[in-house]
Amino acid sequence: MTKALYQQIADSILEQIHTGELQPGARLPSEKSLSEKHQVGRNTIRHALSYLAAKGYVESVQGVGTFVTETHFPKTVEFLYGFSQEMAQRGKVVGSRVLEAKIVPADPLLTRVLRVQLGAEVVFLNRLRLVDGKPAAIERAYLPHAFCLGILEHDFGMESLYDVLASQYNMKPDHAEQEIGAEIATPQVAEIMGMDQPAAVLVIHRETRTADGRVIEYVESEFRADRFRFYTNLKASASSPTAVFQRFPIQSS
Amino acid sequence: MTKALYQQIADSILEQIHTGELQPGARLPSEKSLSEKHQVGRNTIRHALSYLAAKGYVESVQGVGTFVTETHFPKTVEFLYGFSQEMAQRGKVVGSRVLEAKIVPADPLLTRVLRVQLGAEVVFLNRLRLVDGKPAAIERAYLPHAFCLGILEHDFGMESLYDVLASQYNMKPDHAEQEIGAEIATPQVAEIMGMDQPAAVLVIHRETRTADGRVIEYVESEFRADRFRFYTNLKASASSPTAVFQRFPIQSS
DNA sequence: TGTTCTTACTTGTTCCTACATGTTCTATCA
DNA sequence: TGATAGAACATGTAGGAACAAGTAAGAACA
Repeated sequence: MTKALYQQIADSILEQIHTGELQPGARLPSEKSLSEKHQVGRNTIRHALSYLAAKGYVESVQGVGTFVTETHFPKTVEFLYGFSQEMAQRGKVVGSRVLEAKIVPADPLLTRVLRVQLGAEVVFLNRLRLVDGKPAAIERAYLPHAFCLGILEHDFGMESLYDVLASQYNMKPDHAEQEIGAEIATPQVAEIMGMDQPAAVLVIHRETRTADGRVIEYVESEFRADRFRFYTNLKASASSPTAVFQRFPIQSS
Repeated sequence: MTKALYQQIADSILEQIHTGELQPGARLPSEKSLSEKHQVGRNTIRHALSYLAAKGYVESVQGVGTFVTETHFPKTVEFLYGFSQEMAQRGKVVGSRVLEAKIVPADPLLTRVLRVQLGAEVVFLNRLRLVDGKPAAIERAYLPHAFCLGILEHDFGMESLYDVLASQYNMKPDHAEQEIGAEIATPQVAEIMGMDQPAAVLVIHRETRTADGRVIEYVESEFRADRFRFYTNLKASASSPTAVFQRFPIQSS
């Protein structure tokens, strides 16, 4: 089962972009010459280029040519597995180093978020996320222990938490609510991630749910803001007030 | 200058989705029957459907058909008018104070983003966004002057830029791409917003487009991170690699 | 009645053609 | 030498054809 031609061509162009053979801002050969080079129809080239354009790697200007984008403007809906997949797509190796893994009692915040009793056992998994071996984010995950007894016997430096939840505990993460903020990195965070202070971090809070709506995980994380951004598409408001992507003021701390 | 056929067909399908005539999960007519109905080639139908699929409104299953997405189950989509609407929904008064408004020549960044020539006239509108009279964000908007001659005669401390664009220039903002990052506030930003340093700000870059895809505005803004966060919903990845909400590394600055 | 096979239908891929629209370059003219 | 017009080139739109791959429904068989 061989890949479609347009996909093969898109992949090879993407390879050139990733190896630096095609620099940001560089102009790709014309559709006609790509068509001749690859011995395919112009349609197939256009299909490949449309694919790459949709992903934000290139953009075409009528009458001028097609160019590698200066900055990557990918499209936006985040997926729960998005971080690992995105990195893999870019040929980057994602890893984790477990900083701490233990059972802690639920404090009032965890009680509220995880819907457990005050003092109930909660799994605490503190990981440093690495991209190509370099610190990218710190992630602290809290899970109701009652749902996943024995989970800390797994090594989450080697295994994906979500994969284990799904395969060993029949708790497949389905959707989540996420909050994006920004903070000055604490000295501990700055040190772990090798950032000079003062440094800004993107702060993420996330409640992960199974398909039936049960909260199975609460996550707090800090991403290096000097290396990561979030991208999203916006649309003009329909009459529907069900905006799902919202901003609202929090209490000043 | 009339719209491309495929765009007209996409628009009419979108209209059906918005009016509820096509409900989430509903199956669209086959490509063949759409082709006959609209008296166009199948290619044109496919182009329209690809456009809608890329935007997430529909998805096609080979051999089965094309379906309206269970949309927006979570709409991880922000609305362009979201900030004002959200604040109003919470009974807060949103206002603007114009810090600066002038015509500037397009530099290489604006040239690229706004698709204008180097040195071309660009409207520069620098505003402080207020919530209940308190500074919330600083927003610098850039618009190709050729599209909106005379726009600076409006007082954007009193009027909405988007309303003016729509009503006076027939340029209705339709969708946008947005990037969310975090930075340490510059001394100027911190002072204007009354923040003690060092302070983190959420940094937004946005390209606003009309329905036909023309970029009409490029915006850079800083939001007080101590008062604002962004909320979004996430879902588990489908097999589709067209992830819409992605994070990726930028060059370290 | 349940299972399997066949057929009709549907989307996906690839190629070709023609024309439209936009940009850049070159030649000519003032 | 600078301005203008035309030619060449490049992407965008639209139509058509043929075949591949996948699904669902109906028919045939056990």
